[in-house]
Amino acid sequence: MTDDHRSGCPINLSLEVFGDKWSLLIIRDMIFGGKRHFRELLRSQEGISSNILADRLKTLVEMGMLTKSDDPSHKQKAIYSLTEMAIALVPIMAHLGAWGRRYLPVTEELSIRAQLMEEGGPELWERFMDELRVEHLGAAPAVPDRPTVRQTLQAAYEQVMARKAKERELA
Amino acid sequence: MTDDHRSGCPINLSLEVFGDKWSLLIIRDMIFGGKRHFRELLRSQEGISSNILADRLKTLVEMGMLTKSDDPSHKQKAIYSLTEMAIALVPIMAHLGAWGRRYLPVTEELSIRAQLMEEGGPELWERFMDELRVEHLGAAPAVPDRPTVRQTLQAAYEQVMARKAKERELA
DNA sequence: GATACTGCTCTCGATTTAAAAGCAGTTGCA
DNA sequence: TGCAACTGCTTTTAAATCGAGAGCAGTATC
Repeated sequence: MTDDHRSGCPINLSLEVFGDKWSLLIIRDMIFGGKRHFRELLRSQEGISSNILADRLKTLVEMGMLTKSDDPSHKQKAIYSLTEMAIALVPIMAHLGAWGRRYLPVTEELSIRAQLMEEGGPELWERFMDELRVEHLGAAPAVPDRPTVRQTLQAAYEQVMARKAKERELA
Repeated sequence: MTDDHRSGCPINLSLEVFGDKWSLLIIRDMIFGGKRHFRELLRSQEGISSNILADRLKTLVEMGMLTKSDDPSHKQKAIYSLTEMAIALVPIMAHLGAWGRRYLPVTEELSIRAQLMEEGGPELWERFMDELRVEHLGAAPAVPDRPTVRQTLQAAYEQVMARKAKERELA
């Protein structure tokens, strides 16, 4: 853990934490994909390689973005959890997704989640963050009488995929 | 300009544009520091080296984040301008600053701007973006009867610096 | 006892980073 | 009319980092 930073500017320091091509994608997969294990994270859309994943997980733990613990069901399994610091990135993820959707060549199926996050606004983000606190920090669940935000996003994704498969079939 | 992306996910595509340690800092200096010229941008807090700056500027222009034009006052000067795509990052900058301020070892003088942006909220961000559109895109100025957002932020920064200098003097 | 799965680590070539010096002009001032 | 300072870079060289692929010791499953 080095303490020499390039500057004390908050944007610079943020970039020193996740200013690379992979760290935020790992966080993304944990938040939106519910992934907790090394082998799960290895199967990312973008094909991260194992040494890079191992290195980033180690760094993210050192930075306080993740914690690592043993899986009681399997002596060799490690479980990675988001800290509050990482959960607090949800609004930034939402903004980033909205920005990317507007200016970059996104695909429909991979941006439907971003669209729903954008439409849901800060209220939805807060609900999502609360669910993540339950899942990763052991917080007490609030009102469990409706599908979780992640389930809703995932269902929308699958719906787009199903529709696209059907369209391909008809063509 | 390559068209092969790792995936069509909006967050991934965003990272492909500014997922490195320097690009966002250049945008930051243009937005908050009002810098437009190569030599100005070279004098960043973090000490970017000239070859990296040249490379990033080139890439950012290719990506559509910046435009480059001649300075009529000096045949060798180039002026870099933000596009709407880059101006749209202002809310993300504000969130990033707020997040960094909360979780990372920022210095007071370099985070006062982030604090004011956070306190000002979306309304202030919009005003700032409008000012940037006037400055960089030649939009028509709106109501010019008060100091600009950048001036306000800069004044706050200088006030902190002055106070700190005085404290050092007394110590 | 065979098979698959666990979180990694190792090796090695390719790419990226960075500091420093240099460069062909342009401009302002004496 | 000279000269110093300034312009946006480029070049060079060494070091650090990245990344694909293979491999590994220890589970768990059947």
